Amino acid sequence: MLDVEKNYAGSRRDEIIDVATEMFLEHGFAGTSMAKLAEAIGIKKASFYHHFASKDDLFAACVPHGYGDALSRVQDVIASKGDPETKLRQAIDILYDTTISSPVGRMSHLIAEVSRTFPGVARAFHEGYVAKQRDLISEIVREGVASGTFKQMEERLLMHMLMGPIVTLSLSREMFIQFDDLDSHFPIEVLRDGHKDLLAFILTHVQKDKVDEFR
Amino acid sequence: MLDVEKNYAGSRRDEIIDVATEMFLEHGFAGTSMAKLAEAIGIKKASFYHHFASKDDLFAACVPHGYGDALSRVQDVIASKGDPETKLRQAIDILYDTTISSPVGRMSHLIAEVSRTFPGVARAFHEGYVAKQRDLISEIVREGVASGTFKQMEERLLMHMLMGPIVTLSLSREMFIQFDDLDSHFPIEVLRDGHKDLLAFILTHVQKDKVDEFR
DNA sequence: GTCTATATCACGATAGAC
DNA sequence: GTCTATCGTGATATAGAC
Repeated sequence: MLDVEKNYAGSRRDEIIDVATEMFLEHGFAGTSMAKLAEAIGIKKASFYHHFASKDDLFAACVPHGYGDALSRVQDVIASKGDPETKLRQAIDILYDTTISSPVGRMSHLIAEVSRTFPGVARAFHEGYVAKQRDLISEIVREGVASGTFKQMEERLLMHMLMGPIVTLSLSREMFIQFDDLDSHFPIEVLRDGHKDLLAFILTHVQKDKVDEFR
Repeated sequence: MLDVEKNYAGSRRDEIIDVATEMFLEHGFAGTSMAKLAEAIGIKKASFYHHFASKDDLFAACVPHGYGDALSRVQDVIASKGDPETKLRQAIDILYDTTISSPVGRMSHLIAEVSRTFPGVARAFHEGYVAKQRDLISEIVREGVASGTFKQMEERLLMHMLMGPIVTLSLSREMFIQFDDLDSHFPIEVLRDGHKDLLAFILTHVQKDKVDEFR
């Protein structure tokens, strides 16, 4: 069962999306030419236009690639047994993994790159991924609030404190990928575990009006 | 003293940097052509090459544009009178402002865009801005630890929790700039103030070994 | 320092045979 | 579905007069 080459089962379209996603991440949208892309796949670039109408069209197809997996992994956590804090910690582990290591999370700066000339992609990304992931996290926290484990917290502030550090860590690692000491500047495990502990502490101990006391 | 047009005092180079920075932010690196840039400045594109050797060269000159101001504003806070928590809150206000509203903070996804083909820019950005801003924040927190106001906290985790939400907020606002309800999805003041309160709470109450209790 | 004019080239996309 | 061949465009950059 050791297939180094993926088996695309006759679906050249899927193969193109896989290869293109990698190349977009590696070289950016403008930096990925149809010629180099075709070469990487092993077809002539004219053949490509049989599968996609344009380069924009291809990019729009690459962005949702991986949504499903990233969302269903968090859904699995929700469906599992366990107390809310354990579920939240598991969800955060998944978010670190998908945001830093899988295409769907690493696409952020590409979407920002094309958002001005190609606004539909950003909207699709928000509706198809960002909003859904937010709803899943909120569900876990609501469960915790209902059971008395967590204090109430404004949804947008929760996402700000939860996704903020993760997305920035992913962006930083893309931006400074050339650093040979990248892992010592931006260590995934250390930051992830510290982040989890602090979030759990906040959610279990800080009440909205209690925070204001310390102003 | 009402000059709508800036006075560049004979320095066309500075004028080019100002206009180019705006255009890079608006249209991305690849999306900004020398022709359109020249047109916006009011010269022919050939004339541009008298001031910069290449487009890369120009971009490299645009990135540090604004470092000084963003850093010196935090330095002013450090030099001012006030308790560490007040200073930290003031510094965070400045970081929200500069990261979201000024070019130096909004450049992140552009630097990520060009980092593969143009690695020098990312390194310069890290040394010239990221590391220095980190040192300034650390100085404030160290002051607080010395005076007993703050608990000790690992520097990288501190920056993860402090800069992470801010940078992601800035990136999100760039990415979803087309949304007409952008401010209700990503409200600056609400998130900033909540973030400040939570960070202050963490720094004044959470001890490293105390966090571990809640695992 | 700015101009006109141009070199050179890579890009996205298309036409039409097989 | 893939190919060869090519179109048209717009890009960075240069040459050389003023």
